[in-house]
Amino acid sequence: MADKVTSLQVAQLAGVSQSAVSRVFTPGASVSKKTEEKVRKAAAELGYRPNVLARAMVSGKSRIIGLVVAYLDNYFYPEALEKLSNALQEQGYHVLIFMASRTAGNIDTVMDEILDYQVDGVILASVAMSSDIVMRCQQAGVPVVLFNRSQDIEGVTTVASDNFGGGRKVAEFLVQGGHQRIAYIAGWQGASTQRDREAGFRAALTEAGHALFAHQVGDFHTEKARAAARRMFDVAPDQRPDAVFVANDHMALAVMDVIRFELGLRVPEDVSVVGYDDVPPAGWPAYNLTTIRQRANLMVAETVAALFEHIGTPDTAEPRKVAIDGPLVVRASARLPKGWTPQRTET
Amino acid sequence: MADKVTSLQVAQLAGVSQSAVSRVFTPGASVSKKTEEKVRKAAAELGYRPNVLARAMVSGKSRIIGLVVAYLDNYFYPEALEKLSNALQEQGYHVLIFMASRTAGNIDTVMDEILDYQVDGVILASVAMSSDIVMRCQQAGVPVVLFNRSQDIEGVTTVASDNFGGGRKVAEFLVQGGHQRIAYIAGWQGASTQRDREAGFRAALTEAGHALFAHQVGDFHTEKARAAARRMFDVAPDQRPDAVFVANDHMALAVMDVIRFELGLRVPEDVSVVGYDDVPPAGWPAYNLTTIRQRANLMVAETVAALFEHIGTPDTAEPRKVAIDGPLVVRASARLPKGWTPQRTET
DNA sequence: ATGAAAGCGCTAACAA
DNA sequence: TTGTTAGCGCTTTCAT
Repeated sequence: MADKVTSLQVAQLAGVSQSAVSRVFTPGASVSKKTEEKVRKAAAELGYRPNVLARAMVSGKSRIIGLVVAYLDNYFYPEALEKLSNALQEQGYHVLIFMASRTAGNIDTVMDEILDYQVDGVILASVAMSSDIVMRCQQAGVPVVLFNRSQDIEGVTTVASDNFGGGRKVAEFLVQGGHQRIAYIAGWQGASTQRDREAGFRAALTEAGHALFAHQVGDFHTEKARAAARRMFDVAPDQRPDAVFVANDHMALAVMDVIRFELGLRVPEDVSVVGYDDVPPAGWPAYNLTTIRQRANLMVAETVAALFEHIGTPDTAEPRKVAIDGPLVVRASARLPKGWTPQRTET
Repeated sequence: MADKVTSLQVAQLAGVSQSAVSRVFTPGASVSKKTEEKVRKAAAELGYRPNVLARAMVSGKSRIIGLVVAYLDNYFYPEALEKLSNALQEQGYHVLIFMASRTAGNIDTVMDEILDYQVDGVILASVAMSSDIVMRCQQAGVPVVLFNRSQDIEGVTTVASDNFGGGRKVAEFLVQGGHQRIAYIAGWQGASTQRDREAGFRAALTEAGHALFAHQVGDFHTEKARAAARRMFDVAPDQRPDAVFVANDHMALAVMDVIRFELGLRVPEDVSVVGYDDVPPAGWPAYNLTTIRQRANLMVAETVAALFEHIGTPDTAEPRKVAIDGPLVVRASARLPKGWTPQRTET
């Protein structure tokens, strides 16, 4: 258990000043070839590595990004988390994780804890947040980006897929597919993703001269989605929708389970199901769920770019609202319009 | 954008010394009721919160735990991560995440980065690690616990399920179920989980007078598991196993897909499939996978307890090997022995 | 119980 | 290019 090696020890071994050591490990500093060599040699010998915390204290930059995430059982998030973390790591930043799930109400506590770590930025991934959480960051001077959430709040950068457009696409697809009784199972009403998806869906339905045949709320929650599906489909055949758009895949898979295994209906012969996200299980042959893909790679890239922009130029960087277009991935869970063919799943 | 509030500012407003402020925010310190009140009032007014980084510098305790994780597409890990993070948060610790996946070879780099943050402890979650990674931590004086990995290395605490016992259970269940041609699809050979599961499985098979009928390697990887399944099952009926134990659910689900949807065989009528982990999709009715449950809650609790033990008493705490027993969750993907009935999935 | 003072390990002026 | 110096915000003796 070797003790911590400090820059001073390296300096002494190398026969230079402590600041010389610091400079060697500071990217844009001026050191002579000779000094650098001596220092690196001594550092290697001692196994020295700069203390990030000490560096953070004096420089004011911790190179830590706080990531607040709520649900890891919606499989869109593990994927996003992995990509976010990787992208940040590549830039020399690291992710301090805060689970807001169990913490339930005290998301405020979580924010305090985040800020205590002097994080350089915060990513709020689909957390139910009152705008004051964002304000807390802002008045603490910490850049924030909302991931997979949009428009809730002014003056903050958000990155999401084009939920309104996605909703539209689903409606158009279902209408073209010849469905007559089109229904919707909603996510949690407080989520902008939910609201936008529903709004786009309804708008396109109306434009096509269709009314929404049925509507239930699943709150982005598996069990609630099951219950919603039962209320919607465990009815007389002529009251039953022939197509349903479910606000995300996490719920859509559960809805398919109820439709097929509890109620014994066929998908898509009796009812077409379309989801949103394109999580990995949606592509599994046991589901083959037609869905709107959220392009996680792009969303992550935009999020990281925006965050660094705000970190780099805290005052000039304008908040922006990024909406990334996502394709409809046509699989077998919904009846196809004439001339359409199901796609292969690529990444 | 309010500037950072320091303890000094609070002290001045409260009319006390800076150390007094520090004491108020230090759990076991001695402060008079009166002083505490004044300080808390001033702190609240200014919105003061102690700087965790500064505290870490002087105290030597960062209250950060480094968590190295490789795969988030094996859905056992998001669950574990969430629970780990929550358990740590409850103790006032936080998780700095390091994805070892993309980083491929340079897991060593990752370790350096972790240690740079002066983490109080490290949890290695199922990472392919040469023992020198553990040694790196140990010689840096940082406690380590291996999560979901066992026995690889001496002198380090590991927490895993009883993989050997789990493998046994599966073999016994399959034998009792009357299967005659029992096969195994292995995970990555470097993983102790894989080796133990296979060893237990083979041991019980041998004891029951059975030989392993077929063996393929899937490396814990979806695509490789698919290929393994094809090699194993796309053969003449009399060459085909009537049961297969797959080293984890992540692969088992893919194997079921191949068996049912590519090859058109029935599960369990033509072939029984058993997995390991009991990830959420294993319980979905589209799969109903019989599997060994890894008790994530217990594993997490043991991991956190062991870690804190090592953090608290770095020298006296003995490394231990924890193996947590996991039940066989009997669902419908494997033929039942006489008198057995499938279970409901509970958590 | 409280204040003064000494650092934790480092970066960033400032001289030289 | 280099060394000297002054902190970053805090905890922790040590007196009082």
